Amino acid sequence: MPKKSASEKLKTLRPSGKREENFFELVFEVARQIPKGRVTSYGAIAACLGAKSSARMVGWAMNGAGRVKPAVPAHRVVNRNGLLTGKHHFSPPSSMAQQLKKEGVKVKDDQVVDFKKHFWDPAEELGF
DNA sequence: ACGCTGACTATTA
DNA sequence: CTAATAGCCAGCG
Repeated sequence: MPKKSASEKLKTLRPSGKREENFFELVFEVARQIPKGRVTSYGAIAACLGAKSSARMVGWAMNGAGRVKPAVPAHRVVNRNGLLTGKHHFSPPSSMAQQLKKEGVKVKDDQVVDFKKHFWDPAEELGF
């Protein structure tokens, strides 16, 4: 385990200091378009924004998902394997899988069942 | 100012 | 099949 969570606080993300807010906004916007019962990946969103190589930034943007309004359904965003890698950022972490299950997405062992089937492609839905 | 870490992904061995 | 490596960009010590 790392010595310490890099941005365990991350409370000072950018509440007032606007910077790459545009990128964040785009990520949030796309994430909000995810229909209930569907999931997508960081890379898919990143690719849709033209930053396919910056999937990490999408994940980082999700850090502000709970602080913006309307709230962003970050629980519908998982990694390329359908694994709930971000569940540790929820409170409680199990709430992520719980919410997904509640929406009709089967989750087993922190992994989305039939991920490919539930996959929601932003580029496709947005008209790309 | 420099270096490390991180909610990722794709490629190579 | 799994493991390791590189690329990516922003925030924090």
